[in-house]
Amino acid sequence: MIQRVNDTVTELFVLREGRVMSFVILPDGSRQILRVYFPGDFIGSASTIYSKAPESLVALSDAVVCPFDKHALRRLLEEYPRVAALLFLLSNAERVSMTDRLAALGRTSAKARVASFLLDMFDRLRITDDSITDSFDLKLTQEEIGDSIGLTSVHVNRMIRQMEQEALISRSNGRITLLDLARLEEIGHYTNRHKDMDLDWLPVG
Amino acid sequence: MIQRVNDTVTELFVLREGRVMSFVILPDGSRQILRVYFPGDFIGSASTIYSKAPESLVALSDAVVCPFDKHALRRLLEEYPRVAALLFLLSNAERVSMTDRLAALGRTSAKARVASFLLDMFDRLRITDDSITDSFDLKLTQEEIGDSIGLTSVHVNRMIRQMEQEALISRSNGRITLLDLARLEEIGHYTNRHKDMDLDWLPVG
DNA sequence: TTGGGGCGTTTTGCCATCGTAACGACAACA
DNA sequence: TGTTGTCGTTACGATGGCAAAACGCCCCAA
Repeated sequence: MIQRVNDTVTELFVLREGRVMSFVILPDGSRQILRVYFPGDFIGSASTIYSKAPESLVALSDAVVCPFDKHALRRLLEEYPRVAALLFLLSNAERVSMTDRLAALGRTSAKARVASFLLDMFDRLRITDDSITDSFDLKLTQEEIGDSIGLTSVHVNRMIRQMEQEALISRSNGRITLLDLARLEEIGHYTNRHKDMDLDWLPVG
Repeated sequence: MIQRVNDTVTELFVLREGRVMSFVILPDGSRQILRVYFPGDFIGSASTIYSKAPESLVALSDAVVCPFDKHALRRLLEEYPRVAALLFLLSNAERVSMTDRLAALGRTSAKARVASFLLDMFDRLRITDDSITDSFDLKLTQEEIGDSIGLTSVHVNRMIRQMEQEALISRSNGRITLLDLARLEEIGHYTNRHKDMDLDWLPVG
């Protein structure tokens, strides 16, 4: 557990190794996972505006994070405009990815959500891990998947087994292989946001 | 219509008057409204990273927007670190507000979503309009509300009438009055994110 | 003044999707 | 051997979607 809701926060993190997730717990005990973070991700920008954390952070596995003080941001922004711009972009990229999931939760079926979730995890992992071609180790329980996309673990299981039967994916001891990317993208109404970014206008240095 | 999905974008906007919404249309024709913007809001930051717009923008009423070129951001960030920091924060604030809605769509009932949606609109409108005490003019159709929180207009109607019967809200010609804020907040699991921001660490000037 | 037409709201009946609860199988671990 | 956690599976039922129609209201034209 890295951070709890309502903790006073003075630090942000960069994730070096492992996996971390951010989430909230609702009064009835149910959990909504807001985002799963992979190595290289910048964590906790939500707390830049609030002195009390609006979301909790826990490591999903052994993880290494580099904390740095929130007040150090100030000097960073003052002295390195390019870094400031990059942080701004990163935050916007996360915002867009969040709107995709919002649309998924609001307007698509359980199957579409599972498909797009798997594709998104797949594409994000591939950014930093070239060894991934079509199969990957999600390291999430079906309950965690459900809490990410607004389903129960039971229904996630239904969908996964169904997609396995239809030869869209296959599994062996926790490892998932995406067998038919084209159909998965169609089912999940998925668009890859992790390419085609436009960074030309950034300040240099 | 200010901007369409996949339009090439070179401009961002500040909303001066009126209301604007951002949304996406899914392949099956259904719509997910991503955010409703009010005067003073900064619009289109999603397109800072993408050369093609990931979302559409339309005015919900007559509106006045101030466009400025995306490339002007560069100079802004280089010369005014405080502005850069504020943009960064704004973006993070929007991100947090989006996570709240994500949790609502993923894990709460239709009634809770309507309640929290109304409260959020209420609190956001009050930031810039001091004349609002307990009633406000939403200027959204029930279908638009539904498309914001992942419900059909029919079901939004059911919930609104139910809440009216329970004396939680009342309506007269499009104007909504929140009669019992405390219970609405409880039903909607709502926390006001528009106060208690921590801006102390910002660069000056 | 009357009679459309359009838009948003209200209402209804039906039913699919998805949640709830519960239990068994299995593996990892103490 | 008990314990704990994850996955698999089922029966049942509620939430909320879908389709369709009527209603109220405003605007406009005849």
